[in-house]
Amino acid sequence: MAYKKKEAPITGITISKEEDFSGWFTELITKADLADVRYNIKGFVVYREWATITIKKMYAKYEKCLEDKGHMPLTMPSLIPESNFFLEAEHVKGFTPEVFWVTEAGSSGKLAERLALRPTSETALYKMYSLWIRSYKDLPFKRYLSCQVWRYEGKSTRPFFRAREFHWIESHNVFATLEEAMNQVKEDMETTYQMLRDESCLPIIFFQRPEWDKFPGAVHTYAADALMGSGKVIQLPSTHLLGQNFAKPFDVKFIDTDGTEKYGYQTCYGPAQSRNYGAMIAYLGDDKGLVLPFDFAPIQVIIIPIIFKGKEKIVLDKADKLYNLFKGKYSVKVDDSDESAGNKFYYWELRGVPIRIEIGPKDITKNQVVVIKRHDGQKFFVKENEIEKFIDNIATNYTKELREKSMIDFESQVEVVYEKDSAIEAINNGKIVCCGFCSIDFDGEPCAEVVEKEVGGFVRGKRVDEEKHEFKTCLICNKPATCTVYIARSY
RNA sequence: GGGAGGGUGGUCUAGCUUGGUAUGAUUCCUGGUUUGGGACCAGGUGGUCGGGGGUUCGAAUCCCCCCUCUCCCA
Repeated sequence: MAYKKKEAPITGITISKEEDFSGWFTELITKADLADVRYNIKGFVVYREWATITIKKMYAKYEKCLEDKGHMPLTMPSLIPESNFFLEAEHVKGFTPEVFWVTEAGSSGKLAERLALRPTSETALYKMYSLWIRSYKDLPFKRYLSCQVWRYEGKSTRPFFRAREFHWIESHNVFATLEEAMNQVKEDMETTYQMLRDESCLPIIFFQRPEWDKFPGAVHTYAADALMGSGKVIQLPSTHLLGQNFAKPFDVKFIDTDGTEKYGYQTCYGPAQSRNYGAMIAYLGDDKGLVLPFDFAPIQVIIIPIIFKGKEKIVLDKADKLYNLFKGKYSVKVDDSDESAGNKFYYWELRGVPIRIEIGPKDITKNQVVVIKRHDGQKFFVKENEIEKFIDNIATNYTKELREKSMIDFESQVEVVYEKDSAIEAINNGKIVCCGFCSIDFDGEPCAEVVEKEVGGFVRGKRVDEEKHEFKTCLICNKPATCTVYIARSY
C-alpha cells in the first residue's frame, strides 16, 4: 500500500476467548450486531438482524425435522388463565415463582382472573387436547408450536443463554400407551442429535435428570448437555415423559378399541432456539468473531472486489459475473462499498461468512480468484473455469469439517472416581466426574447438595445411552450405589 | 441468592473529590484523494449527562429512591 496506515480503531474482537470468555462473548454480540442489551427491561433483549436470520434458519430446519416425524404445527395464545395454570400441582409449584402475571387491562382496571404470560404451554394446550382427542383413532397426537415464553429467572441473565423472554419450539404429544410415549422420548433425543450435533456442530450427550432436577410434573426428564470444553456443560433441549400426570387433571382421554375410556400418555419436548443459538456461537466462535455452519450463515459467500483507480470496471464486472454464477444457489453478496479491502475482510470475518472470494486486477491477469474459508482460514488460488466446482465443494463439506473439528471425545473429558477428594480434584482440573451414587430418586438429594457445595459441580444424572461402570458405593454417603452418575460444572 | 464496578452525542471517554449548562476521539453525513489485511484531507450533523425526587440562586457534579448493564462467587 502506498500509505502507511495510522492506528485505526479496532472494530473487531479484541478480547481473547480463551483468556476471558465472558468478555469475549459480550464483545462478540455487540460488535457483530447480534443482540442489543440497551432495551430497558432486565432480561429482555433485542435480537439484531444477523442473529435473527440465523435463528430463523435454525427454526426452519427444526420445524421441518419435526414435521417429517409426524408433528403438526399450531399456534397458541400467549396468555393462560390462572385456573388452567393451577390444575397440576407439581407444575404450579415449579413454575409459579417464575411467572409474569397480567392483572390489569385497559382503562377498566383489574381483571376478574389474572392471566399468566406462558412460561411453557402445557396448561394452555392440554385443556384444548381434552376437547380435540376423542378416540384411539386420534392417536398418536403430535403437535408443536414455535413461540416465545416468559420466565422471571434469577438475576444473572445473559443474551441468548438465559433471558426472561426466550424463543423456543415446544412439542406436545399424546399416545395410547406408556411404551409409545417412551418411544417418542427416544425420537426427541434422536432429533436433538440431528439438529444440534449434526447441524449446529455441538457435542452433546443425554442424561436422565435426577428426580429433584426434572421438569415440574414430569415422570422423567431427559436433557442434552453440551460439552463446552474444559469440563463445563450447558443444558440444551430436554424431553419429558409426562405419563398420565397431566392427562388426569386436564382430562385428556380417549375411547380405546375395547370401548373403554382411558387417559392418554403424554410427552413434551422443548428445544430453546435462542439458547441453542447462544451455545452454537459461543462454542464455534473464535478470536476473529463468529463461525457458523454453512446452512445457518445469513450470507454464505462474500465477494470482495479489490478496486484500484482506473481498473474499477473490469474488477466490478468480474465480481458481478461471480455473483450471478452463485446467486441462485447460495446467499451471496458483493461488497462494493468504499471501505478499504482490509476493513471488509475483518467485517465479514467478524460476522462468520463461511466463504470469501477476493477478486483484484492481479487475479484477472492470471485468470484466477482468491478463495478463503472462514473456519480454518485456508486460502486458495482458483482458476476461473474451476471456480463453480470449487465453491460447491467447499459449501458441501464446510459444516462437516466444522463438526469434525468441534466434536469432543466425551470419554476423554471424563474421570472415573471413587472418593470425594478425587472428585474435587477432577472437577478443579476441568474434568467431568463419573462415579457411583446412592440414588437419583429424592432420597439421593441430600448427597447431591453435598456434591454442589463441596465438590463444586452438579449431578447431571444418569447417562442415557449406556451405563458402563460398576460402582459399589455412593461417592458421598457410602451407602450401596444404585446407579452411575456424572458430575460437572455448568453454565 | 451474595458481592463488586459501571451508565455523559451511535460508540468510547474527560469533567464529579472542591456545584456555575459538557472535553476529546471515533462513528455518521458532504466533497476530494484512496483501496491485495484495520488509509488520508477539509467541512458538517449529533447530548432531556439512565429516570424520578430533594438540597441550592444554580446540579453531570452533593443527598435519597428506582431502572439498567457488566463482572465475580453460590
